[in-house]
Amino acid sequence: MQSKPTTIKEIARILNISPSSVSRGLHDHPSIGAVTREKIKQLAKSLNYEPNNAAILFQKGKTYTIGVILPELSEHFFSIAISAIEDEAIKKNYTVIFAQSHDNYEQEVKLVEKMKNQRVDGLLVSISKGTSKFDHFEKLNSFNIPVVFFDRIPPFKNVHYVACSLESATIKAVNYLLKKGHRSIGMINGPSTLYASEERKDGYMQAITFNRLKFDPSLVVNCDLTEEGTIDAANQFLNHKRKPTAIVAFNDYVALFLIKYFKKLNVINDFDIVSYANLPIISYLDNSPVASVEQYPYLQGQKAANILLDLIHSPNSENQAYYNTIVESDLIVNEVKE
Amino acid sequence: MQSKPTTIKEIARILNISPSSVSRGLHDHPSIGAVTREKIKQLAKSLNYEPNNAAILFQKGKTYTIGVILPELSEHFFSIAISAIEDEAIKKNYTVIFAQSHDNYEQEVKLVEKMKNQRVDGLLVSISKGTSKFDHFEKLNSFNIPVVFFDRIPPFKNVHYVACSLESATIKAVNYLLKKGHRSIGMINGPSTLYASEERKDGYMQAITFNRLKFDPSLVVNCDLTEEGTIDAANQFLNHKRKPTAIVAFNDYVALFLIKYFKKLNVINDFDIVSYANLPIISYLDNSPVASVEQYPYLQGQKAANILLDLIHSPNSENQAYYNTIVESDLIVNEVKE
DNA sequence: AAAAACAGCGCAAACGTTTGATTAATTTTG
DNA sequence: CAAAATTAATCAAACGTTTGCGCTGTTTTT
Repeated sequence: MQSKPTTIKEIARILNISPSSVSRGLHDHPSIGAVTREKIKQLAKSLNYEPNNAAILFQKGKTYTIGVILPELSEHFFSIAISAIEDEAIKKNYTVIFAQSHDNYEQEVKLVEKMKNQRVDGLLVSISKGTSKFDHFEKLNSFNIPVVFFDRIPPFKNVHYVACSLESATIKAVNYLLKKGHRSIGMINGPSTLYASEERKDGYMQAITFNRLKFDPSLVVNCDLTEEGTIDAANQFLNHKRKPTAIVAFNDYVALFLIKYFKKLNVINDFDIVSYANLPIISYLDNSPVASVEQYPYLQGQKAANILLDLIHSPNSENQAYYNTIVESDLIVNEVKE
Repeated sequence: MQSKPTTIKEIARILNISPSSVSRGLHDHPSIGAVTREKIKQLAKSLNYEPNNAAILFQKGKTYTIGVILPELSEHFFSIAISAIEDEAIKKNYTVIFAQSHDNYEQEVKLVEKMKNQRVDGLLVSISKGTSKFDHFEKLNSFNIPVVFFDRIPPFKNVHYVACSLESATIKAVNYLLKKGHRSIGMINGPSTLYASEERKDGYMQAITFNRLKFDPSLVVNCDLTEEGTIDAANQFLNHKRKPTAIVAFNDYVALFLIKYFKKLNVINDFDIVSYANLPIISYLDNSPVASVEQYPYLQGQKAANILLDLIHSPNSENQAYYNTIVESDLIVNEVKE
């Protein structure tokens, strides 16, 4: 049933003209007369001609495709971000291909390789937790494939990136708690290897010292972000000599474990919790965090995509400055608990 | 800085052999001698040769790419499903490109067209809410691009699909409630135009009649799935002459609205709620549904992807049977509420 | 010693499209 | 009316890779 798809060549053969004329006719090139042009278009339509993208891409050396590499698509943050990326890409007639590193460095390296072989026109990357070397991205330069990092970015400035300032967000969060009267504030931070942990800690310290309070390092505990780890951290706070009355949780998952544990111990009302937004419905919880740091995944994805498309379209000047875009994150205060 | 990428031709030129030999050498073709082969491979490595995928794809007429069209990537169900799809695809060395229809029929038509022009090797589709015509998929036949529908499938059998049996799931759900002693069970169903609504209703009716109870149509109300719609539906139940003691909610979002409303009215404890799983953390709610219909998005994605890859690899026999795969959904009973 | 087999490689076409250069025919210009 | 300009189309190369076939020279078989 399915015969070979119609090609330009075939149209040319039937019309007894050259393939180049057909191509030009279909593209409204001025050097093709109106009558021929119409004949071409009509026949193309009636033969159900569809341009062979593979051929065009090959010919042009452009794929009109951007690659996205991220850790886990099933994480809400990333699913929103990539949703935004696709929305932007399609506006400019680009296609999105993606792959998940599953927070595995080796996999990430492979995927970068694969994306390069696919000759994507550009790459968006949110790096995996395990990534501390970045030379796998350097090859892309020689292939002239621009890279924009988003959210999970490398710890240096000479790359393009879009990210949230977790530091300033954390300052806002801690300030909010201080303003509410809390004087001992705990923080459940992530693994110390994570840049995001550093930012949170820095923000915490800044807010504390700015308010002329003394920074107590024992109130910032690292955590592996599992439920057990969270419980460990919680216990440290419960047994702390200056038991905190508020806790900044690394993210909503941690907050969730924390709330669950505190409810079990029936001490949930002794704490105000602030978290970083990952889960859309956490505010529906009965004892939801009093405030949440919104990281605007859609906006981040959008900006990253647009920067990448810019880079793709701009003639690659070597002396190009790097886009270092910070999306201000906001502290969203939940309605007063009844 | 970035020179043109190395090509086979160049390697051939440098080594003073033909491009075909280089190609064969790189592919370990037996007709190339060991010494030449090694020379080729060494030079290729030292010149950082990377095969130009665009050229290969074009040459082979295969893209090793599968397309995914779905309504909303930001919906948890779909993000899990596509995550599974990517996991399966990459195992077989396929790449995934995707696009969102945003539940818009026209957009879906465009995307199918685009995917076809991209010459994807196969297509996975979860149709948009607004889709009632399906001829936009027929063109794909003539391009020999197999399609597998998943989750949101067309209402006929002569296509490949993977879906959950919402009907049997609903039977399980209602049976569970009946077993718990409920005798008046309400159902907040979706718009009557949705196939999914039909299935739920059918399941409801079957369970009721199988248990020799009388089916009361007024206990199944249609709803536009918004918060207002949910409240309207809830009110109908609250004012019902046989006020239900349990409610089957169309999905977790509806359940969420319902719980919120019932809590506000302080009648939450008068109801057992059962829902269909969309939101991963709904079980963390204080008054979470007593049970949830799990639709296994990962499994669905996985199966759909594998079927598609099968179809891609199988020589397309015209008389091929259609894959109509049903993923049994299970009723997940939450732990007893404290 | 002639015939057959084989190893190792090159030739050239092919995939479908685009595009700069060229040609031929027509029209405009001085 | 010859020269210049315009119009409409063609030619051919190019993009990078793969692959069937053919060629040469060596080795094995009869």
